[in-house]
Amino acid sequence: MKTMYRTHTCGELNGQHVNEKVTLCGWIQKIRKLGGMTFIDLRDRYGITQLAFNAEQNPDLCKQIEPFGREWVIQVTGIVTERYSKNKNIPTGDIEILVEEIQVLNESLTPPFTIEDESDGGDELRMKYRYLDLRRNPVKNNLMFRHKLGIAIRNYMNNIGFVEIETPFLIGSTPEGARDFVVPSRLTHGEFYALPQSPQTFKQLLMVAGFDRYFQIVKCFRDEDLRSDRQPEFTQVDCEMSFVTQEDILNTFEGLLKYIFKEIKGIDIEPIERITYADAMRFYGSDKPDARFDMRFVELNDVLKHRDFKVFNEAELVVGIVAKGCANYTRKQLDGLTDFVKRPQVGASGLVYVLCQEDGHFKSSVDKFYNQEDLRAVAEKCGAQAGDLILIMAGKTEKTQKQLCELRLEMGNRLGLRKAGEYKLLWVIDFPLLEWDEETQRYYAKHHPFTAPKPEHEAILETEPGKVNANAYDIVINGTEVGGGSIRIHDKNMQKRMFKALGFTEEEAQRQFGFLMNAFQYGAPPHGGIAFGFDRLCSILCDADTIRDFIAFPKNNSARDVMLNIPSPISEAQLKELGLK
RNA sequence: GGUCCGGUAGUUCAGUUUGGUUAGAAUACAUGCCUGUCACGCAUGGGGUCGCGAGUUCGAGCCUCGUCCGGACCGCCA
Repeated sequence: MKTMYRTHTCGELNGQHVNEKVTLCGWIQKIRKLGGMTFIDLRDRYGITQLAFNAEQNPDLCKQIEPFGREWVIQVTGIVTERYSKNKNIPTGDIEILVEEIQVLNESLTPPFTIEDESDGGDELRMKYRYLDLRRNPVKNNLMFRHKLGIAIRNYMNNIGFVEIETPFLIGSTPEGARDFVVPSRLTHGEFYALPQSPQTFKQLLMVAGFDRYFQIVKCFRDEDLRSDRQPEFTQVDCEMSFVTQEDILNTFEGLLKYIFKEIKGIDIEPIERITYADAMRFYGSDKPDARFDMRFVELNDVLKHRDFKVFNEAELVVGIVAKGCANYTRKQLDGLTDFVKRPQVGASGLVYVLCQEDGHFKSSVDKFYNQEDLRAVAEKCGAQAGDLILIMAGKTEKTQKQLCELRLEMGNRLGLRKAGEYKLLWVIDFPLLEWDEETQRYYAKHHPFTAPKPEHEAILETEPGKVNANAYDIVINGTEVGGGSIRIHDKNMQKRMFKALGFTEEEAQRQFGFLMNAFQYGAPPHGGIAFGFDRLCSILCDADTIRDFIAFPKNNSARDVMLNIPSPISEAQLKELGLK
């Protein structure tokens, strides 16, 4: 009858424990047989401790460990001994266990890849055996990091009076926003639940209920295609407050971010700069600019549209960026940049360059159309100096901004301006309330349909919907949107007007969101909030380029779990029971 | 829905440019030697449906077409 499995973990023994009798449990990381001596590295989540076996002193034990292999689970009892030759690389490197007794708790097959920091396993294989992958330090540390971040957030939010409240996962489907995951109802055939894309309406109802500071670290679900930073189920830090202005919210969560960076990374971040959506688009061509480097857009319509160059003359926008010190780019490099913007993913038809040469002359790909004076005017407007390279694109405003944004980021990469370990946070504010969609010929909510128009724009909601701005904001870190929120509508009539602007009939609005508008009739306080992408926050804080590394059991590119091999069919009986057959 | 890249030993990859004898390396695994290793070392050995299917050819890992799987991206993600 076993009374105790272990007295210590594999990460805690050191010189102070010498001569103590200890019992350890763990996995065999590595066996090194040197003839008379055998060493086993025993691993658990806390570290590695070396076990030593001497054939002369203890031949029976050495015989017993003969068949042992990697990843077997064993329990050993022995004496902590100072090492003959110490290992400075690990915390337990001063000691080893002189084993007296050993017991196999479980054998293991040879794992399909090495359980080491630099594993030989590929992504797919590691996902298929994720439980083995999770034994590796890098992945384990990522999950530990996630845990730490979660604790930090909960501590901070608790300290400033936020209450964590759970909201349901089985809710109703709504047409707005992302595609819903749906769950068939067994009790009412032909009817469905949906999994929440976010707890949006529930947190608003909690405001009506008087929980004026709510938060929740919560799973959300969206049935859309995946990316390295997008999973069908992901985690949000969802927050909402009552009786607050946008200013209150930005300040409150700037405090949270400041705390996180200090607590988790030991970094004191600068006060977070703010930029309007309009300026973000104008200067960076993106609503989530990487502000670690400047390289702002300069509009060049007025200095480049007076000559005979059709491409510019017919363009809605002619816009350039300055790449400092790149005037020495070779023809090959310039062609490389042109190829970059011509890739289907960027989709530009071309790229114009102006080299500001050291001797004061300008050389461009449009010398046929523009003289030195013209090009000097361009350089002046861009603030380019001798030695700089100006890159210019032209076309429809939105498309061109997007394309130049891609080029700007690419140049940032090439010039090493997007440094890992450097963090630039940015509030993007004053988002438009609505966005026109050509395909369906209607307005969509840019943020979501519960976002309030700016009070000064309320009057033109019906007449000029496209010009209405909202007190909506995103928090952007190094070019990644890690959170967003808004001041919400808390008035039934305003909410009705909003649904109307989105093309809902009154019946549709009532059927889908009647519960919310009803609630607004019972003293809904003014409120607003924000939600952070928890997985993204983890990956950004660790300079990782994928959120998968921070999720214990993520889905692959096709939304499959290759370990469980799901999604998978269900039985005829189940289908029948759910009324799907 | 689209574009691009990849699929060869348990694993990570080379080999495909220019089709040609028995498809290699590293690592992992097994066996032997080795008393201070900690990326131990040395020696030996086993291990291959070259993703799958069709086609071209005297001959296909290599060329063509299709298909499946994986990855990155565009569309999509209020």
